[in-house]
Amino acid sequence: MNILQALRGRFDAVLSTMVDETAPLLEMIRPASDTKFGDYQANCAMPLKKKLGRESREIAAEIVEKIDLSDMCEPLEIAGPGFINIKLKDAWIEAQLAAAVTDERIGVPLVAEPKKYILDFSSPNVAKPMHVGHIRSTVIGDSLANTLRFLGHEVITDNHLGDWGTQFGMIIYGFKHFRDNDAYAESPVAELSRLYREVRKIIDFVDGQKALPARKAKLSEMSAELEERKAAPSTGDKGADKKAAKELQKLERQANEASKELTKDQAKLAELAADPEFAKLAAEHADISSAVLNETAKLHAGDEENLALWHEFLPKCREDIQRIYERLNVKFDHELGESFYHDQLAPVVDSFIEQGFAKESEGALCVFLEGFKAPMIIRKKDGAFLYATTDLATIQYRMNEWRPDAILYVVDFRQGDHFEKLFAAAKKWGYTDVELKHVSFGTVMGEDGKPYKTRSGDTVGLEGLLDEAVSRAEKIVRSNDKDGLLSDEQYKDVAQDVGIGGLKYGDLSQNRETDYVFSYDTMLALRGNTATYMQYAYARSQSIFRNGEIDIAALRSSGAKICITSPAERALATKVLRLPEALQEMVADYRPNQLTIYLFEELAKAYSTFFEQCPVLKAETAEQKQSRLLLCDLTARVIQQGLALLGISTVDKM
RNA sequence: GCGGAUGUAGCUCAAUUGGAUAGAGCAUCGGUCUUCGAAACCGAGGGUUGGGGGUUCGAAUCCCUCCAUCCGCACCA
Repeated sequence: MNILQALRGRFDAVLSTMVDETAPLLEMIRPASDTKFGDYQANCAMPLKKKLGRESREIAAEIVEKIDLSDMCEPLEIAGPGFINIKLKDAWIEAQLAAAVTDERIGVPLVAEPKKYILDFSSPNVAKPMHVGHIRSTVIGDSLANTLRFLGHEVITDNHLGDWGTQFGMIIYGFKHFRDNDAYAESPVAELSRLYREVRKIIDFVDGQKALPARKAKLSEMSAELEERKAAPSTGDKGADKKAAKELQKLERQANEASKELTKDQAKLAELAADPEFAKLAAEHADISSAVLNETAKLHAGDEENLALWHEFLPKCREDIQRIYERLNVKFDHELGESFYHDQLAPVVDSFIEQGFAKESEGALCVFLEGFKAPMIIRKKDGAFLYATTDLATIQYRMNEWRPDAILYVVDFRQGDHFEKLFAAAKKWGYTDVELKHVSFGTVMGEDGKPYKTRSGDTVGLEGLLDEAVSRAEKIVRSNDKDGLLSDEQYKDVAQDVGIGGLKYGDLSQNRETDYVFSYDTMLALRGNTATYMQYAYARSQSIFRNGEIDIAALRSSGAKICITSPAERALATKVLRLPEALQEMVADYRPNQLTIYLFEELAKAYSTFFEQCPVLKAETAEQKQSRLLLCDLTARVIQQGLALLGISTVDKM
């Protein structure tokens, strides 16, 4: 049972006799901010003061007078300006616990009105190796899918793979010019990946060199302006002078930075140029950028050779990505990539033209949207389509095929503008009765506060990240096992769960909207809000059952009851029963960290206290022992279920 | 320049979306192992929630204004 929902229902019955709109007031019933106020609190009397023109304490008294909660709660108390404090009856809590013990869903009800969700997440480019930037989308999307499903919604997950873009033009170009046949036969994906990097390297070099003169000119322009400003006489106005000085400082900083960047890039280019082999290669492929675009265009136009290569490469690339998903234990219902929508793009554009939503501007076909300065371009002047076009086609397909109530896009916050336009365009196009939501997230930063990169400045590969997390986890697990609990092989398995779990939890416990600093040490820490800590709490419970030789499944069905005999037990019991609320909170704004907050801050903390204060196997009576065993079991099950929804496994020993 | 975000303890982050005394972890200091896993627990110090003004019973949260940082801004995704 969702206790908060139940309480709100009772309050609704009373409040609806006093005001018309009760929903916002019911929102103000929540878990108590401090246990000394009870278990829950209702803050709805204060805002009614103006509306009803009476003192808020008096209003609170009226609510308390009229409400019927005698079965669930102790008599309500009014505090301060009109807070209504709610304390559950121990007997009622015990009845809820008894129900949860024998319930597979540990008391989490299914939603009354299931909705159909499409979840669009992960969406890597299949032609390049997955990198650190894909963690968040993948992990957040997966946890939301799990949770929505568990609550009873219908969820369709769709990995919108980038399998049709310029990256394939690059691979095709590389394959045609630089391939090593033996290496390709040996390990095709590794060779394709090498080709991608090789082409990328040449493009960066060629483009970088081309851009140098302009950058130098810009820099000297900046220096000139700097000199000019420095020489500028005082205006006599103190405020204006101060402002000028500040602008000068800013300009100076910018110039310094630009100069530093330029020197750095120049050094890099010089280093490459110094390699005679590479220099020769670069000279031979001086027009590589346009050549790559040309290969891409040919692919899109149905060129036989390129299409054949694409068909050859694609399954191999997908297999490679699949390996990572297997390690992460993430599955998709569909993986309809960009290529899937290829032949739907022209009709989409035609539809926009026909309905008068799109018009040409500077050669490009644009959708002008109210409230946006720049239009959304759906066809380039060279006739090619863009990702905006694909995204529109995707919405159309999903609506026709699945008729969802909502489509969630778990994508980087930097694409916020794009999605706002996309959603506005979709609405204009007629898709008004679907919730389109950009579930955005911040950047993964390095310890230097800049986007996470390797020392040499490359993006960090996801696979290496997983390896590192697992190997560190193994070290930690080994060094902490003084009693030799585990065999060598078991260490390896546990390290997988702890390492991958730590990585996922580290991400999910962060508020998704802000950037966060990536640190192995923090996410694999034994203390604090980490997967390791939660997994440990679970393992500890299993250890008790082992030591006491308890058949916990039998005990669950034996009819034994949980009895509250101490404050620590009561505190833990009320937290255990809050799982449905925590899931509700998580899903309300698609924030997995709401669940981690509950698991750690509330449940695990209460469990620790209980563990310290209440002997289980050495309890005073047989009844108490059974009761506490069941409470441990219930807590462990909530932890296990909560972690499972986050995509994290538990282990019996660690 | 325009638009969007962010700014909370020394550090990394929370804060149930306007609620009671702003919380955790790390770090620092002090206490707890012959007793179910000390990988743990208990306690202490540490804050003008970037500055200033406003809205109200009540503000980290909403409004205004400065300051700082980050991101996006017409044919990449």
